Amino acid sequence: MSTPPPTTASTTAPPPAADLAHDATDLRMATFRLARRLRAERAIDSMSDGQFAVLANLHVHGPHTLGELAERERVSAPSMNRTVNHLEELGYLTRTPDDTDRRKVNIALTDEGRSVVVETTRRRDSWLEHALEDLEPHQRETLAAAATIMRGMADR
Amino acid sequence: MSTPPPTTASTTAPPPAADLAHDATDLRMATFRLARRLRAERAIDSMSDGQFAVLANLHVHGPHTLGELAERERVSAPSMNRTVNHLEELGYLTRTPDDTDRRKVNIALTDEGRSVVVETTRRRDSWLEHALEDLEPHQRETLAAAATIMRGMADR
DNA sequence: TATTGTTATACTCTATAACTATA
DNA sequence: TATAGTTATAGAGTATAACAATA
Repeated sequence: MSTPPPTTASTTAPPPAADLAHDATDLRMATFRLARRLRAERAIDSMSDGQFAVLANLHVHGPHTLGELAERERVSAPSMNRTVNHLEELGYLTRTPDDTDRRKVNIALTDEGRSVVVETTRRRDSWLEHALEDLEPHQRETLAAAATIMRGMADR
Repeated sequence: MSTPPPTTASTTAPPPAADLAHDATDLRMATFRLARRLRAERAIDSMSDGQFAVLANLHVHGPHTLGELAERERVSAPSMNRTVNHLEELGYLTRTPDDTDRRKVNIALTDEGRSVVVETTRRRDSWLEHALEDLEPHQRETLAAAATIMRGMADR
């Protein structure tokens, strides 16, 4: 079990034994920094993170109602409505009234919206791939394992 | 444009052997989700991420000029100026003209601003600590190692 | 009456362009 | 002339409150 620590540790390599607080701080900073760096990679500069998040949600999870989108992005319904309006004007998604419940609207990606998601995603993944290429195999394995754990944490 | 690989990440886990693309996608999603979850934890609900980022920068790296802050946060100088104005009105930082170059202003945290940083940071770390507690030791070790690698990637 | 979406209103954050003060 | 900061202006994203349409 006692695998030697990835000795690439540059400056600080304290015994990680029970130092939860240190680990938490370290992971927080690392997560924020990497997320920020990744976010800078985008297909359309004029598209905000919030806009892209909506398109990405529709891409991954299929059509949503307005309320579902708002809840998923944890913003208010009016705020989401505004964002959806904008994306609709840009031609990235469509609104169609729900057949069974006329109060609802089904929001779905257009082909153009889908291509924005695909292209932006590819840019970010491409940046990440290049970064991963520069790592040693055991570091990549560490990151792959970490990704699974992190997703589990975020969903808790 | 070459045809993109079928990035339709299917639900089942593929062999991670040399699948850089898959690892990249996975790490991207995990990083964004965890960052988003962490960002929701804050000491003052009315404080935006951008505002907090400025305070955090001053806390970690000491006083900055306006231009330095704008560059560090990758926003325009007028945008940073506005944010700094607001934070100054709230009493979280101070502006003082530079002695040697009167065009510059030195922006520094007040005690109150520092406490906002400390408290928000503590909330986020606390959330993370609880999440880490629910993991197995080897998972925590993986995350600790991953944090170091991720920071290195973000700084590349 | 409850739910879903939308509009009204207001505030923050963002940008570019133009301006002031200093080097 | 160049640089640092600020102001002017405009657009996008956020929220709460109020409203309309539908269930």
